[in-house]
Amino acid sequence: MPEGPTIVLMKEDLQKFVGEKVHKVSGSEIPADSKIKGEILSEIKTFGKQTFLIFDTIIFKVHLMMFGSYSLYERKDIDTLRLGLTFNDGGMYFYTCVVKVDNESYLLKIDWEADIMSDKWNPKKTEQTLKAAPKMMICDALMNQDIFSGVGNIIKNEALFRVGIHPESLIGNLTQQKLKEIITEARNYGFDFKKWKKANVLSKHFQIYHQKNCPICGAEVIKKNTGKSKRTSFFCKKDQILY
DNA sequence: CAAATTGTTTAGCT
DNA sequence: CAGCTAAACAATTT
Repeated sequence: MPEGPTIVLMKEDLQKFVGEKVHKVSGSEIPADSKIKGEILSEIKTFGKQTFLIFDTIIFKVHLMMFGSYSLYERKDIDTLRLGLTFNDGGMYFYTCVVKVDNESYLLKIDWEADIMSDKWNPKKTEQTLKAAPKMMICDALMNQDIFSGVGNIIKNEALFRVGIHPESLIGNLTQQKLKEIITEARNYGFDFKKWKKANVLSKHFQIYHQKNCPICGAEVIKKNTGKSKRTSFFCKKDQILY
């Protein structure tokens, strides 16, 4: 059940199998003609909410969507195993997710600078991208995986609360300063999310997402479907300004 | 326990 | 063709 930071944590978990040889494959998404057995997992990459498991002859792209999960070492008792890779000392198992086979050229097309969790994250470029879409609502921009790859509904809501901006604000109405703040806070919150998720205290730190009252003024938090994607936004009418 | 949901793609309309 | 909406998928939590 992931946003970008959860995927980064998952990658850190899976990392211990990099360099190891696959002994057994299972799951519904293994191509019949795959020669993956005996190959070495050479690298794991993530982009936003996607994870790439890179082998010599095949690259798996895993997306957990809303309800996907994974386990290490042991196969869980879930009947929607999509991909299971067993190594010498345990394995990795992905359930209820979307698994696709991709080739190298797909990886080459990815704009890694759009990933909020990546070292390659490019805030300057993101600012330019936003400025080019003045009629877009900021809530839609944040949920756009080509612009803020890895941001999900929690990060969107919490980051907007931190900068005091109403989710339905139009990008064209925001000052450059405000745009910069949003871009900075999307990544900042991503790393806080990761830290809190790892410590299992994420929901304790929600300030606005699924909250009843605004932590600043105490007013009732508004819950509304916003933007083209109609995803739920939580916000305070008083402390988040509509630009 | 019904309802909501940390996500995305696609079919099908206007 | 552009742009939008509804549907589809699925599992766990509130």
